[in-house]
Amino acid sequence: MLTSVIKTLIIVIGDDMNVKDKLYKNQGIHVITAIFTVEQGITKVLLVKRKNEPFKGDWILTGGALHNDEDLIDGAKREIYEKTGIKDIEVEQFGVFGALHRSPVMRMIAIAYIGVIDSNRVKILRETLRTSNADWFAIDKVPPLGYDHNEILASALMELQNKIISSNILKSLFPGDFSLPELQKVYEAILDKKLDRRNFRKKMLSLNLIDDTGDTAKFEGKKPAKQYRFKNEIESKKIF
Amino acid sequence: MLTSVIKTLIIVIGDDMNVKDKLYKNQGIHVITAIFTVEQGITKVLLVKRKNEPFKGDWILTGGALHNDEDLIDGAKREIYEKTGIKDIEVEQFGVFGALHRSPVMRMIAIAYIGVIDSNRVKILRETLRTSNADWFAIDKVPPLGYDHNEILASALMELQNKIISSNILKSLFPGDFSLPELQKVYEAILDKKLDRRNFRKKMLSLNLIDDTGDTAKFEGKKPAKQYRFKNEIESKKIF
DNA sequence: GCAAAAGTGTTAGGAGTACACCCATGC
DNA sequence: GCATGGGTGTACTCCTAACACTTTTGC
Repeated sequence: MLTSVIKTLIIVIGDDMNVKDKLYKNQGIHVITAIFTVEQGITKVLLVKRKNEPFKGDWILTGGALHNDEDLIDGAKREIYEKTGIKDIEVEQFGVFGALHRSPVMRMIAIAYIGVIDSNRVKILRETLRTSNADWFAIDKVPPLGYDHNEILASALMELQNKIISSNILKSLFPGDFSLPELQKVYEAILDKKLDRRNFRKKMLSLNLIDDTGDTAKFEGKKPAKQYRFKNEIESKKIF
Repeated sequence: MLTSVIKTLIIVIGDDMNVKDKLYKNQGIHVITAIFTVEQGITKVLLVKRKNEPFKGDWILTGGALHNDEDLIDGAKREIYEKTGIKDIEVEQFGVFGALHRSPVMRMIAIAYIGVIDSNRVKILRETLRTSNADWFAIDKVPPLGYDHNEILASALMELQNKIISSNILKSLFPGDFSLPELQKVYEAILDKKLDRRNFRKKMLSLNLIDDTGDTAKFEGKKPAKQYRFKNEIESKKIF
């Protein structure tokens, strides 16, 4: 133990920052991701139950400590994989949380990410998640979370609203074919307001982001709806 | 030295993050601020010359290592004060830089801030800054900087353009009275494009952010210009 | 045939943009 | 009196928001 500590000290000597100064000691970095989905018009977030102290038994967002050999975003993805088994998820950074005592143990700064998962993957993942103590919570039914994760989640939700009107995060929610009413339902769930069907269609079609597949399929209504899919390369455009 | 190290280890035992695991050791947090001003239509950034290794002799943005007893934003302000003598500056966080080897010595994550200073304070500060090895650089004449600060600065400039069209950062640039042509010049410098005089005036007046002082004063032209000032409480509004 | 959701066009108001002439002052 | 920048109004375009009826299907 002590030899590794001494090695540490040797590595650090020479930096402008003096490791002996306790002003700087024992800082760490959390990478935290709020993973959202929309099912049946309900916006949901993925939470994990903590198995260890601190906050043992509490629900928290997915995340953990950054490793020294990985970039931030890779750390966020690794934590998601380790805690929930989810792979191949795209995440976008949206904030930093560094309040003095956000971790009761040592000084931790949290770099916060947003991810989204389409509802088909939600169904497939449901069993996997159950065994790893993870579950989806409707965003208006989230319990008090460990650490400052309620604060991070509130901020993530605001940011999700911003991102969905100006980025390609949507494509992650609809990797396959979809109808415009379906897409509109997701917008309405996330933005928490009703939109006009005609104006929504007009705007989506005018943005040149989606292709008509020629197919139709039933969604909620009785009349089959035209199917669309996102173009392969979509630019990030402001929608509302 | 060793006793302090042992104390550290004891403090950390019990966290979910095991300090003995070198995956997590020796992480630190930089707080970096890009401080801008506009003088005579030129956007400038404040740089400081490093006195120590690494990057000794290189120019960098103001900043340094976060202390354990301060919030992020306070750390950013403290670093500004220590490195340049500037007090009473408002800063806004805009990004995170965490590439693996951005510091050659140990794993450092940088939390990046933007600040602005009005040109009157620039004049007052000029001597102070000189003695502390700090100077203003026109943004198109910035030398290669230490660390990843060129990257941070490029990102800060983009963010400055976003902020100036949607936030009250302007008030920091014009704490006192100003004329609309003066204000317009600053916009044009930061956004790097010409604006129409009539439309600019129309928009600024319609936003209800500024008051007519009733005074006039000369700026660049021969005809005295009406003076305005920002209202005490201004909301963050989108301008362009 | 009727309930339920999908599809479609038009119009009015607001915001943005483009543009030209007169005004006050210094020299 | 003329050069320099400051101040003002109008018209066109585009985007947004509001709004109602017809179509397809399941039952």
